[in-house]
Amino acid sequence: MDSGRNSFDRLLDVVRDIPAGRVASYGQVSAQVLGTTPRMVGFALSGLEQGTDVPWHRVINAAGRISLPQEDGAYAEQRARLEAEGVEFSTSDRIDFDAFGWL
DNA sequence: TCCATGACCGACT
DNA sequence: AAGTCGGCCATGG
Repeated sequence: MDSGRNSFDRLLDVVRDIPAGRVASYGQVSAQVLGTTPRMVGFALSGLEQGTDVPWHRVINAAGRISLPQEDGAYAEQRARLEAEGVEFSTSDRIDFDAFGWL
């Protein structure tokens, strides 16, 4: 039974399915799991611990921007990981979904 | 047990 | 073209 597998965990599974070099928005991820919302995705990722196997850095907001304050250290880490996978940022720090979007 | 908040999104003005 | 408002589920005090 999947009682141990909440929507919370299913969302993380979807994130795990995002291939390297691609990105998905919170909305795209939540759309893969019925009964979940973009807000839940953000809440799920915020609860992750360091060293998790979930590629949380491949999840960005619908505007194609990293959904974290630039002053936060996690922002730089997320951006560095994405660039390491070949994802490019525009001059306005935006990612083009048409080129790097997963779905 | 109830209330408030959260790494958001879409529609409307 | 940009800013505002409500809604969705799970967690913590």
